[in-house]
Amino acid sequence: MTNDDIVEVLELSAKLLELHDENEFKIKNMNFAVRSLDKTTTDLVNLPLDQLSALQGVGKSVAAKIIEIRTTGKTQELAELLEKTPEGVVEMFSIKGIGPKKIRTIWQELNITDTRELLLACENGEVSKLKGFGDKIQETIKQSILYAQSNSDKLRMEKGEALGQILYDELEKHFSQVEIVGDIRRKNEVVQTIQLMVGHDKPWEVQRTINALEYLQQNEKQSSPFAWRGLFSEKEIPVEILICKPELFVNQRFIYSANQKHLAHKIAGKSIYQVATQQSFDSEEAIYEHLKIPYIITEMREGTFEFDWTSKHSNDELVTWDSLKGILHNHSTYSDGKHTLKEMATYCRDLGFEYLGIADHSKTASYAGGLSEDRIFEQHVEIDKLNQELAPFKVLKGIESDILGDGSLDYPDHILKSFDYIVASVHQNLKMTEEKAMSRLLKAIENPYTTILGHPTGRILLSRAGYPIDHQKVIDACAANGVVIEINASPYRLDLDWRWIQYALEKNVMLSINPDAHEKDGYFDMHYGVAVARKGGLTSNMTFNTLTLKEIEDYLQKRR
DNA sequence: GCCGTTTTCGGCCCGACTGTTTTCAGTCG
Repeated sequence: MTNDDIVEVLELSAKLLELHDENEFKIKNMNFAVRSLDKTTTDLVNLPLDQLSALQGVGKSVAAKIIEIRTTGKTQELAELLEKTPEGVVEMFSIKGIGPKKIRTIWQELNITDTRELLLACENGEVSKLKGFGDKIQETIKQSILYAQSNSDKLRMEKGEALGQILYDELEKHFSQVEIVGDIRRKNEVVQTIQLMVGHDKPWEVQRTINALEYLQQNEKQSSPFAWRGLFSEKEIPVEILICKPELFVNQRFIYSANQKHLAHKIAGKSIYQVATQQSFDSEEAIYEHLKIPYIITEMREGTFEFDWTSKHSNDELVTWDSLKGILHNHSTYSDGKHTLKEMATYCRDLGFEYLGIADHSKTASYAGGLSEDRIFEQHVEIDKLNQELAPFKVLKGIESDILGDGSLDYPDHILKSFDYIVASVHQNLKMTEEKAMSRLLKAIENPYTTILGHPTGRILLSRAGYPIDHQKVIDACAANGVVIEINASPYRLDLDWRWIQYALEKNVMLSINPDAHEKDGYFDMHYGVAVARKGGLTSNMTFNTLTLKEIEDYLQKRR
């Protein structure tokens, strides 16, 4: 049980209360409590009742609910709410563009209780006739359901890795040759199928072991003696466990780790696949040696730019966690972060980095506690003090400035001037045509105060496609204006997409692997950023935050 | 339901935008 688990229960309760038209101030307060608890660093799991009710927005009732959640995992109230709400209606909370009130209307007026029926009603035009609805909302609902349907059996990489690891740990107890392969091993930002490879002489023994796992559900039709296929029961995520003879393990692991296009690539008239199936190898290195081409790291085996890349670069040039010298784009309690500036800074220093770039939200992002001009001044005073205390470690003064509707940044020039660096990001009005999005981005990129373009498309993997942009033109503009592009390392974003890294490098645009950390542990998201950066062939020398403190200060000084 | 008093009740509340209305409710980040 964690704080997040507790907050999740309360959040769902608040939504359901609103769906059932309970007292609006009770709901508002629940939501206020949820926001406040979501941000707190106090350990809710062990706090006694009296201290719980002293927390912001928490009184007797919410405190009692927290205790209830700690002991039973839920609350009586939530159980009752769920009892009187069809499962499919609860699912509708994940549809973008409608909230509890509109869901209530759909449920009560049209008697619709799941997203499948809702999609049909959109197609029949029934939804647009409801009061408060119209053609546009109907279309938004339809698109959101279709988007969710097309992604319902996929996982973001961090979830995929976690599930893959569960299976790996289990299989490893019984068999000596086990490896995660497929999307997960190639560090794809989205995992379609969780794939593992087991080398063993008796495939039926492997199958028996797998079938004993209660959280897996076999699809017998799709399975064969050498391939167990099925689902992770609860999430309906496809799982494939391949079984081969021990002597073929290296070859098979290689084949199932690479994209088909990589295997289809021909060298001296023979495809890589042909070579990998014709003779047995004792290592993946040996396969590439046999092909007489440089070794290609697993992540890159997509069949796109990797053959070209290895002819020009060596794998040691690729960015690694250890080559990173600082962490840019981070939030503190000044805006919506969980930890104080000092906590963020000392933790960054303790991890061995030379600098921390703080970049709290700007004033337009009021929902996230965006900084007024006075608060900026206060923060700068604190940073100056910290920098005396923590030297030679340094906190860089930054801001994540909203790119406003017209493409301008969120403060007047004399304020923008007071920062060491500026991350410019779009946060509101994400529904735009490509034309509108481009004019906003290009204007922000041309702003002389912009140092880094933050999460260029605003996508949230598997949940929101992001506004449409012309990547080439954005990268060209960054090249022309000396703007660095962020690879937002949050596994929810991974934006800039790794597929555009090579084009950025071609144009001499540096990329920054930024965690967008809202708490100390958020720094570790840079592992995901490094993974996709390597996949895209990003070299250390083109990674902005591999610059030493001295180098980055010189760079920022020159740009002023 | 919580808070904070002008202390046991009355007022809570981010602000922009969108799509619906024809002045504003609902949603979002």
